[in-house]
Amino acid sequence: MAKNLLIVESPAKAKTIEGYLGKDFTVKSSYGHIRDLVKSEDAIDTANNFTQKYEVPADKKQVVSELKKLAKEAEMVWLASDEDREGEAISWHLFETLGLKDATTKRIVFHEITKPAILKAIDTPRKIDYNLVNAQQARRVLDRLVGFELSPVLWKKVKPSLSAGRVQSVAVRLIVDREREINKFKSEAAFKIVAIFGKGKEAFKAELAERFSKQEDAEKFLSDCIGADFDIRSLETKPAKRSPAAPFTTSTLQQEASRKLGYSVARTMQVAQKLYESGNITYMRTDSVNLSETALNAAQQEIVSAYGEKYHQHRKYKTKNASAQEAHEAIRPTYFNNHTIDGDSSEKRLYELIWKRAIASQMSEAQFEKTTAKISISSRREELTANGEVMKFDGFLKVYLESADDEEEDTQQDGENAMLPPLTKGQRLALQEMSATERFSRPPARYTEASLVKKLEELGIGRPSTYAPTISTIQNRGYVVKEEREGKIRNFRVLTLKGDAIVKENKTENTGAERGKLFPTDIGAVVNDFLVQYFNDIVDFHFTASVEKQFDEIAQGLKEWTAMLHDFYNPFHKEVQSTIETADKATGERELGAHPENGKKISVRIGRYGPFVQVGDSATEENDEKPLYASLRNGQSIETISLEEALELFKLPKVVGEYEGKVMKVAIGRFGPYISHNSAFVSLPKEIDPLDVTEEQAIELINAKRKKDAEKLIKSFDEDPEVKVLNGRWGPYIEFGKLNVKIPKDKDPLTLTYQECKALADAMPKDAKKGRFGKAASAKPAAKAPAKKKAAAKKK
DNA sequence: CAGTGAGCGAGCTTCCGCTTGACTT
Repeated sequence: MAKNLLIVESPAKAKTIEGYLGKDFTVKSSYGHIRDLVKSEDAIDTANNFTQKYEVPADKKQVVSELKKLAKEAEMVWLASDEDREGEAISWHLFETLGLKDATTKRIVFHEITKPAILKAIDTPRKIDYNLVNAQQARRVLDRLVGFELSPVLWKKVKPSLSAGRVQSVAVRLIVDREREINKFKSEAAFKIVAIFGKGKEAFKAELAERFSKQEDAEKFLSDCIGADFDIRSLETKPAKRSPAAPFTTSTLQQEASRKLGYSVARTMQVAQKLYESGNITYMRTDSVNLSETALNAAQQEIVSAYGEKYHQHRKYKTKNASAQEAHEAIRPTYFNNHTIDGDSSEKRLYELIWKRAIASQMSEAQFEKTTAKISISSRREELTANGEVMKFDGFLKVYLESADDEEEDTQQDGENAMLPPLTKGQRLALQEMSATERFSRPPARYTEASLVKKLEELGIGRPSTYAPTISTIQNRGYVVKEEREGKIRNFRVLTLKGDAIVKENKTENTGAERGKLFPTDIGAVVNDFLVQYFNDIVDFHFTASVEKQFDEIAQGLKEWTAMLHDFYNPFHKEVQSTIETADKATGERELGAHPENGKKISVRIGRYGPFVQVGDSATEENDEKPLYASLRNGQSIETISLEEALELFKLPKVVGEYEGKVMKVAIGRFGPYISHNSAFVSLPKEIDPLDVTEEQAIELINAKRKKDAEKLIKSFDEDPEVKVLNGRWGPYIEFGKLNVKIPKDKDPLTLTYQECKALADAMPKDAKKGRFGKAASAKPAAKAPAKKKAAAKKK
């Protein structure tokens, strides 16, 4: 029996540490927090100094009972959770829940998982820091109060099941605000002048700093340049250097993996978790850019042996982030001499990124020589500028170049870093070609998942462990969608001077196309506006920073945590109550104008089933004429839809003809345009406009769909036509009414009987919840089903 | 999933931060 029990948060960490400590120590993991506030309303007694009710959640019961048993047998228990607010609270919860004794409990901390760091920690134990614990309790209680008082206000005033919180509501606000900036943005056009001098390999580009907003000015400039002399007026060469970026934190890893590998933040974290569990990288949820001494030495050794002494440069990075808690190291390879690892291709690629970034962070800077040539024009006062760059020493660029968000692509294109041929002052240049191209100013960029994380981190909102889940939450609630949207064709003008002639051309480009960007939905915008109107303090971008400051004061023992909560809660709770009493229901209603034919009012708002258009006033006692309704399509929004677009929606659904004695209708559903016929549905291909579908086309599509379905069919049954055995993308499955049932490997789909199918369908768990963080025992499954049946019965 | 847009009104939903497995139409 080991004399010592040491408890850390992560099982992978426990395994490593056990190896360092030998037989006297058993090292176990708590798997994060082991207790949480109870789910019910009475979790916090606000009238009684915010007394909390905690419970061990079902999925933690086993961990807790095992730890309890081991703690009882051990002579000394070492609480080694992370050294930050949450970690201190975990230690305290362990102390309370496991029934530990002061005399036989020690609290230790370390920032890196290396043998010397652990041994040093064991030599310098301390007690649980209750100030830090109180700061965590204040954080936990505040988040619960905000979330569980604000969300019900939304259920009453907007729609059931919505949510609000200190972190998610600000994330949504950022996206809503950005979308409105983009909608408001007025693009300005101006002509940009680019000249090409010299021939072949000696050719280079020069630009005019000024731009012309009028075409005639640009044209005048070009015509002035006909036959003009171009001389190098000045030539300046300056050394320049570039330094490597710090090694990865969670947020920078998410950003680079998104830009360079195209991973979503959730994917990045899944892959990183695997790399961590296989022992290839250090912990992946961190806000620290710090590397341990051991790591610095290992990196040095690797750089020197692979690239030479010249490439190594010892560097210490400091976090710029005030909210960072730095309980861990930066994300780095565990062994720098492993340039690649075993694993699937996504693991290999992410590992390579991490390895390069960490290695580069300890390498010397890259050195350049930047040349700027100013070129005079004999017929004009302006001058052209040519920039060239020559790399003198590659330094860290040998392994890694950080990428940038593509916000200002206009300024960095056109050979900004190209090489210049050898030039001398006073040299006369031969103009090859000069062009004036119409360019447009660009609206601010929409957020990607990763750039939203970056922004949240800058604002100090959220933590490394919550960035990915927060992004999922705001999408799951329907506040935000990640989408691809088509751009618009835009015309632009190009004037080209070649020889003595100016050629004018009209060209087109596609602009505004987006891939994988975050768009607010109407419900997201309405919820946001409601919160901004009634709870501006909470969704203020600085709210978290201001409460964090107070948590810090609590942690330093300068402030009493319940006093802080009183100061926050009393006014907040009053706001909640008065909002419930006085606020109107929020629907985002907007009047678009009058119907051009009958003058009826046309308005848009969100309803139970999403955004829709209404023509005519709602029915009242005097007015019994019913209004007409139509749902908005994907990508349309009540904020931006025009009167014309709204009227278009009433052209569908439309009867396009008859087939086999039943009508065929074209309509638009959640997944796009479709034809319905005899309770069967066929999606319309993209290239067919739903308004122009002919009877013949519709019949053709229906028959094509039937043929395809027949090919998928393996067998059907006389007992019940609703039950079929089909061939799907992932192999054969049974379609049992609306339920899809996977066929076990030991059964042959060809010989399945109806009874076997029924048995398989019955064996499916009805309450199976999807999702990574789904809780199994969250609701009584029986409660939901009858409620839905009732609603359905109601309709008839 | 699929054209609706009232309301008899039960009982439900919801936060942020720590951690992993089991699961995938």
